[in-house]
Amino acid sequence: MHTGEAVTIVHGEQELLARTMHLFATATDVACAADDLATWATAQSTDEFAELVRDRHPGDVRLRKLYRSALLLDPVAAQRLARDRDRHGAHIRITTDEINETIILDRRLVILAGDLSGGRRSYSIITQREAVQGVTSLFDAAWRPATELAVYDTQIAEIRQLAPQVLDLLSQGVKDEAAARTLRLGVRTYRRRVAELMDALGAESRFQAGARARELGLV
Amino acid sequence: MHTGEAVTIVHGEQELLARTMHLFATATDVACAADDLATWATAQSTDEFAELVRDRHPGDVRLRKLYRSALLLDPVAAQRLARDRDRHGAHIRITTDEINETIILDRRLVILAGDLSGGRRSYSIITQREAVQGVTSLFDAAWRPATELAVYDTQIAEIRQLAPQVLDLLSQGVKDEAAARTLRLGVRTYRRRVAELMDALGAESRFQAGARARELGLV
DNA sequence: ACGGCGCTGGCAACTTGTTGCCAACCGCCC
DNA sequence: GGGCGGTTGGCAACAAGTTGCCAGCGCCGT
Repeated sequence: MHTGEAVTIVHGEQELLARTMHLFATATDVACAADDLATWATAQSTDEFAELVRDRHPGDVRLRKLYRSALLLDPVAAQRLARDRDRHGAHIRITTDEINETIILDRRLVILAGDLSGGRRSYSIITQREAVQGVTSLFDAAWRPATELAVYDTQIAEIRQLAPQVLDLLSQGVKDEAAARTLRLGVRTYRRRVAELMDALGAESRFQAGARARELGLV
Repeated sequence: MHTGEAVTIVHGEQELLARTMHLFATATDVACAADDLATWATAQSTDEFAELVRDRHPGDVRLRKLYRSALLLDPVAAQRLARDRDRHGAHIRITTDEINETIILDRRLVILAGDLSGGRRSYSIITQREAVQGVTSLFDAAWRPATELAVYDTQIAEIRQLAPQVLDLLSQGVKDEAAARTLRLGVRTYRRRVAELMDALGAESRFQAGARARELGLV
């Protein structure tokens, strides 16, 4: 057994960025997870940082970003992700679970977001090998079953506004007749909606549609 | 910014147990996650440990255990979980995702399983506040959407052996006619299976059944 | 106003799914 | 063998879902 100086705490994105920017500059394997774009990802657009990233060719670095599906409901955020993917060749996946903000560099260093204190979020920087491994394993477990952004995007964007309530009614097991009445639609039109929904989900039966919808976190 | 001696590594369950047993004895909030019962949970049945746990009254301690659904497919393991729940008043939930072996004590100390080296698994013990917080947040995120064992159990146990292939066929969007042929069943019988399945899932429509099945990780 | 375009919803024909009924069948125990 | 409980699967009646067709309506732009 041994003990090492392995965890460093920084407060606020500014400090985090200042301390780790040089690491991002050389890292060849970056993995990160977040519920939203509110924090370090925003700071990422700092001029210096942007410059730094711009200098790197896609292919130099393996970028994996894992976001929560709810994020996609915001068109601006969604566009931002797509841009990230196109400009930096980032692999972006979407999960339906909540996830703590996490960054892993080259499987050798972990940054975990802590809580807010005095308006600034604290971050733990971990370099201890076994701990990094543990966190990496947690990340991989979340990454593997997550859906590719491109897939998720095309499937969802249309659907969510196409059939917001239809999904609810279906998942409540309401019969078409009653569902149509609820939505003040003709049965024909309601069923048209269901058909469009199934089409968008690539489902051939309602059972399949249900499974897919749940899979995508729509219900 | 400050740096602390925050991570301790131990090798093998024996050492882990020796080092942390006293902590389990006094902890009032224990959270753990695992894919299987193969490791520390087995060691848990050590005589000393059993003795130690037996002395504590349920209610003294909040025990949360998160396991992977695949575990339930093994009847022995399933029974073990149920016993754990009944004897120690543990809250047990099931998730469909893989999850790294993790133990959190009183939200103040984290044990993360590392990899195997020389036949012994290594464990990182973390006490650093922010890091523990980060891991706790990850755990909570996994815990929240997970299903209560009791619920999961009654729903699943029967189903899995009731309708293993039926689920597959349904989720492939195969029509009853074809599905029945595939299983060399009469259409009537196949539909009987589907009905039983839906009943077990508490679903009133196939859409609902699909969503539930996906929710429970059955498809 | 007029025509085009898109969405709506009634109708109808058809498919698929849901259920009760019952005869046939199988394994088992007496 | 004969009775018994459980499963099977054909039949049928009915409910639910799927689709094409088409008339009606509102919203443009000309």
